[in-house]
Amino acid sequence: MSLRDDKRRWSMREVQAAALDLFEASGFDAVSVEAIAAAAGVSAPTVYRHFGTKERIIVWDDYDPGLLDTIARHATQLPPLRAVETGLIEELDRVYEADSRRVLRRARLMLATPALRLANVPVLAELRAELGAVLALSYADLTEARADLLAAVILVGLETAIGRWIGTGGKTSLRTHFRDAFADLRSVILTEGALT
Amino acid sequence: MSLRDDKRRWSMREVQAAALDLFEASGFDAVSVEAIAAAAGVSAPTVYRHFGTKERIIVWDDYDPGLLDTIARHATQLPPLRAVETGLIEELDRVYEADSRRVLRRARLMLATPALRLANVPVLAELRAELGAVLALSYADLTEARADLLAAVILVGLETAIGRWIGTGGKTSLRTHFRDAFADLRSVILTEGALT
DNA sequence: CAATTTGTTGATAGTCACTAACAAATGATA
DNA sequence: TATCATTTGTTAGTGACTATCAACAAATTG
Repeated sequence: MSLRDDKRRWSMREVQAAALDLFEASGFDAVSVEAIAAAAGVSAPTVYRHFGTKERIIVWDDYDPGLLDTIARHATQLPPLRAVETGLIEELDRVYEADSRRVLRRARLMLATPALRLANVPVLAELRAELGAVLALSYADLTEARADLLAAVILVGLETAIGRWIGTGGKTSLRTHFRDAFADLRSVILTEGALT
Repeated sequence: MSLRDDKRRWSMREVQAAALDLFEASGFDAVSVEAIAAAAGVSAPTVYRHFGTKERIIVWDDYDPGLLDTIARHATQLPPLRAVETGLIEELDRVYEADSRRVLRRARLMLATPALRLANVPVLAELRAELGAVLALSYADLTEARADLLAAVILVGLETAIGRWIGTGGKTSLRTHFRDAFADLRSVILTEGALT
């Protein structure tokens, strides 16, 4: 990793930290990018070069994404829902342990701010596509179309779990909410299977 | 319905029609709201008073929303997935018959334009919430949390069907794509049920 | 059918997210 | 060290969106 990349990442963290402070204090709409840039000691165009949009200052993160590998590993031994549930718990617990304060602050702000939730949609869409690909590779009896659909269903569980987690203020462990949300998903699926 | 509301709806249709023409000709980003307003014979602030944002000029529609009632009616006799599938086919076919040209143009443009797809997310989120409420009322064994989850899963089917429909240029009937997407969804669910 | 009240419109001016262009500075490279 | 490639800040711009207010149209009332 070059010095340039280091500086870039360091600067992005600074900007995100400044933005987090300002947004929490005054709300997303009341803070201008100009103000964030000034607080972080850079110019506004630099912020845009790094993040693209005001929303992505918060949505961005640089936790290394071992998630899909972890899921793929579990997928050799477990059925899809279990593999993803286990992988998610493992990987997100790791991220949370590593930087719990920032994770919580970002999640809270995102849940509370419609514009940020919306800006997160493309991120989830990409995760869905990647997860679909992993599932299609891991389970021979899944066509690509069905694997993508299954990935979408699983993401519903993910979003639900995180929503509930933040809903409780992050007090109960993320792990618990994943287990609950996936249990609900499983129950819905089984009931539906019986009925349909 | 008062004269004022009539004028408002008529004006909104004019604006949407003008926007559709311009967007199709030059692309969403290349057309300013000013230009749309001029083409529709109103002022820009009026466009904003009517639609709120540039995106919602296209996302907006005024087809009367009998969808949930229709689904609720079917829900007394069919299991959830079937009830929603049947209701959707019935109702969306009706809308499509009534104004097929505009429906297709709007759908195509929305699928092709990221900003419009994003602006449609809150609309789908509201539909999900309403559908969840209907399901919770219609099926006694569903808790509210699970009904909401089921609604989210069903919306995955909806989005998939519409995506595939537009993907084929709208040649194959919407009906067919709904049947296929819901069949895939059912298959995923049943496989998953067996595996989990 | 006036007279009054209420809601809607266009004109104007402003804020702010975001981009293009260029010159100065700084990290990579030979 | 000398050259090359990137990154930065400055400046100036576009366009989405909002607030204000005066002119106007429509609902309401006597």
